[in-house]
Amino acid sequence: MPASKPNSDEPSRRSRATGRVTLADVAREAGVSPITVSRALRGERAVAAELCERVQAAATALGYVPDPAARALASARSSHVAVLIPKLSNTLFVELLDALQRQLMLAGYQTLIGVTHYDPAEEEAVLRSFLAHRPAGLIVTGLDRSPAAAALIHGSGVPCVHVMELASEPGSYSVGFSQREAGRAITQHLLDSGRRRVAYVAAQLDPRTLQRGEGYEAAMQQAGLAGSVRKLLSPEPSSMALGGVLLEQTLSEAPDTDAIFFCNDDLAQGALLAALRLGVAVPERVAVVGFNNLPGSDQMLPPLTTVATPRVEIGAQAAQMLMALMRGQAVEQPHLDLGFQILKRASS
Amino acid sequence: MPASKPNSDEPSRRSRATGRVTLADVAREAGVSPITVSRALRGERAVAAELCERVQAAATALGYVPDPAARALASARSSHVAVLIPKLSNTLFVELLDALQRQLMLAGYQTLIGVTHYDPAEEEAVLRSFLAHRPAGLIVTGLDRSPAAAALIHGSGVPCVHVMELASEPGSYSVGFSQREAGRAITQHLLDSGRRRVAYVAAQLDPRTLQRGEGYEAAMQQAGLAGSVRKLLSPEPSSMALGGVLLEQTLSEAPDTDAIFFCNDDLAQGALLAALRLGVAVPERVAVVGFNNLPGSDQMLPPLTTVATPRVEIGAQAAQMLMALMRGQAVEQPHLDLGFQILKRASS
DNA sequence: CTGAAAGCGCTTACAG
DNA sequence: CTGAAAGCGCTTACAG
Repeated sequence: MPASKPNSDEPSRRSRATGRVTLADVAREAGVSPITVSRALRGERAVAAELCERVQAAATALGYVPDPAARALASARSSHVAVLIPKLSNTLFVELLDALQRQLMLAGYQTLIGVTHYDPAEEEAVLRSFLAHRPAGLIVTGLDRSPAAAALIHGSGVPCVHVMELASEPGSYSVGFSQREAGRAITQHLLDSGRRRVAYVAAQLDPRTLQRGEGYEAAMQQAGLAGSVRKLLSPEPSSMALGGVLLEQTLSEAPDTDAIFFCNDDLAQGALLAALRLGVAVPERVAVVGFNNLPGSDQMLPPLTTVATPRVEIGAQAAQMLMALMRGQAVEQPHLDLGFQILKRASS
Repeated sequence: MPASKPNSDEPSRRSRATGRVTLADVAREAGVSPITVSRALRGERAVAAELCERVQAAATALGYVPDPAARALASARSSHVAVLIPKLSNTLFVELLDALQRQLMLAGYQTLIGVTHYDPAEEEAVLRSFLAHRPAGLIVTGLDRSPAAAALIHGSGVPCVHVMELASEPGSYSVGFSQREAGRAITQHLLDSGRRRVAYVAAQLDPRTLQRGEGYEAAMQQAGLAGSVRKLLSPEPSSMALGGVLLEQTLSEAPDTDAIFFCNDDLAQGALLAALRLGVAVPERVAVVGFNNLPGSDQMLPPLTTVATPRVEIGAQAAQMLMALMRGQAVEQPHLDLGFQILKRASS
């Protein structure tokens, strides 16, 4: 009985007690020191098995839930993982996010989502605000960003994994696939099926979209079709409606086009529907292929040939890699290529 | 000069300093006390204008960024707002989330996203984990939840706004529209255009989907068509592919069906594409309408008649309402009906 | 309008 | 393997 606490039922006048069950409460219940409780609950260092059990029992009995704020303040590291993606309107990123978040939440991390709208200044602002929360880890989309944003990341010392593209510098980490190679492969698929006047039609024009375009050009060049390279690049955001517009534009500017590679499935889906509306025969007059295998592509008329990209796997693996880094473990494969797959359907 | 700090350049051996610029640094720079800096920066209480400026200048000069963890620990309230949504695969919720997050971030709140997968147990678990973070506010989808989840929310004392549906109990807050009334209105639209054998086809079967079905039944009953009520309810998750399957099933079970009201646009889009594939004339043989006006519905063949739902406005208004509650302000309209709109297109 | 003191609930760094 | 002390960076509750 602590004699110094004459009446513990009566809160002191200056009390700011929150009514929470704290580590100290658990310690008292278990008859050990608070530090031991802290260690037992985190599984840190060796705590005698018997004590461990007593602590667990006490924590459960009291319904103890650790306070993340106190933990963050004391350890200078929060349980947050900040995730930066360009846009929520692209199903691709939503699926990536969903996979990331699922893994991270299981391991007790909270996901903080930052949407950059493909804007370097916005990315920088979001990054600055997130870093103030001292996240335990960081996931960012792609490799290209402003020098200031890159410096913020590097200077923070927060473990960071890049997704969707593959980096190569030592000391950096990435999980993705070669956008360029995927663009090359789907173009090659069109060439293999006899198409010659292949166009590349893209919107948004983010780095990955441009890399796919490079792959397209490489395939054309390798096939001796450098002269037939046709690119229609629109800076507007990608959408089904825009896909229809760009199909019409392509066919009016270059009526002999016999295949179109759209940089994203939403454009291709819109193009397929526009073709139906306009009476353009797909794939007879023009083959159409997309990228990403988004929901609905298999339902189109005809079903859309596309590149299946492993964003769910990317999310899961990136989460695993980041968790290893946050635990201070070494990552044997810092740049993880998860590949892609050509999904041949009836539109090509 | 504090004589008790003989050599402030040399960190003590027990130092845990993080290298951060702290309130105390700003206070020293501005020549005021830390409390004054705290108040000036938060705009709390009246701080002399001149001091305020000095503090601001010092903070800017030093690049001071408040530590959210310290703030949360001291004030027992974080800058997080937890948002609970059923699924990320429904574009509806992604758009809602985007709108919410945009507003909240502008006001300095961080959004914590919890996906419940329409599972009460999962909702409860997510809630429990989020509440440990002492969020400043809470946004939850719909009104139905387990008693335990409801008790968690209520017991936490955290301000909470319900979205997508309209509550009525005093002391609760909601922003949405009447799902039932919207279901009734779109059914009435079909009846008004001469359809009689109208079916309601739904998936997922969450509360809002069932409410739309009630509206459908009410309209049928009022038209004296209670005997013609046809409901096809699938517990599977909603998708375009399922929409095609359910269309076929409806037409094979009740070939004289002259209109179908799908509970969500993805189902209706899939049905429209299946109809095209099967040679079912829409709207001649069967009219098709959807719900939510999702991306792509205007691109269908024929374009899909649907109910436009104001999720972006709901997100924005819910954020505003929650921010008022978090500031302790009174909300004059605790249940905000944002309505809906019938979007008549060619599929009906 | 401003401040000195205490405290929020944890973990780190040392010591044994 | 365990613990007493200090401290993380703020804000609350008083007092003036």
